[in-house]
Amino acid sequence: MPELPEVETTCRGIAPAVCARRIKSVVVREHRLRWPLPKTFAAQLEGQRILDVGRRAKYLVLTLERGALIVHLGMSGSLRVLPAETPPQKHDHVDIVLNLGHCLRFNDPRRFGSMHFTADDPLEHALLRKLAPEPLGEAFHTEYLAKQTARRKVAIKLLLMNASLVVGVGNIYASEALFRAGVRPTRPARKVKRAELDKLVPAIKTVLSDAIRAGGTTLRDYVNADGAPGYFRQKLFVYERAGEPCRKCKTPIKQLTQGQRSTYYCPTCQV
DNA sequence: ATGGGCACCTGGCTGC
DNA sequence: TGCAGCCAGGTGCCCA
Repeated sequence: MPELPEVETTCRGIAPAVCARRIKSVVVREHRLRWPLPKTFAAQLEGQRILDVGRRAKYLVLTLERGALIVHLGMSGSLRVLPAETPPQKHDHVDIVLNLGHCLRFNDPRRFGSMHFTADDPLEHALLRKLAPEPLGEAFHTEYLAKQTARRKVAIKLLLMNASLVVGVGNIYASEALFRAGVRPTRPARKVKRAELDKLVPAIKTVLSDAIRAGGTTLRDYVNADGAPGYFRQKLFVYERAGEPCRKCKTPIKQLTQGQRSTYYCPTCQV
């Protein structure tokens, strides 16, 4: 999926077209998402005004007059703003039809994404309640990460991708942040020294911020609210660059598997 | 509590 | 041309 920068880009992209608009109707063409949409889904949204759009971790949260709509884009999902009469394409599973002729359309080939209506505070929803601090927030600092890594044997890359410790860092940006910090992804978390964590925390923050500025990373499916791809891919140092020369030292980038996911690193720059 | 592995899905690519 | 096998921005859940 979309990792944090792609979700943030989507959030900013849909906000102008969606905020203060009223939901005229909801069209569900495919209810079998990661969690099946209940029969009541459309009726719970219809007629409500959208007050605000925000992001928590990789979840988009649309605040409504009564309750909220929570959206996760999974691995291959996207949300686009389109003229309401645009004919649906393959995998266009849900339309949120708005007044003034716009439609917020959810497309997700792999259907790992999900949508949820909640009548209560969305941050208290079961999926959001236990999430760790935002990596771009003030609560994510060296002291915090040091506390989380202490006594943990898991590889540092897997720890960074654990949403109960820090949210929003997925497979691309975990590899990229570790490269920028000069830390091998396979190092047991507890062996990563304080001085290295001092580099890693800002590395995570800057790689995510830079990616947001570039509109995210498009590898395959991801498009923003206007249907355009993200341009951060050309700024990646290691991700999907196995065998290619390191952009700093020319050593061929290596690839390995951790937790059934591909990891990329430079064997010279990362110790 | 921690760690490891699987599951959910479709589509694109590779190699026989 | 066809088909099997493998891989892909995530993450909840089950088991040791």
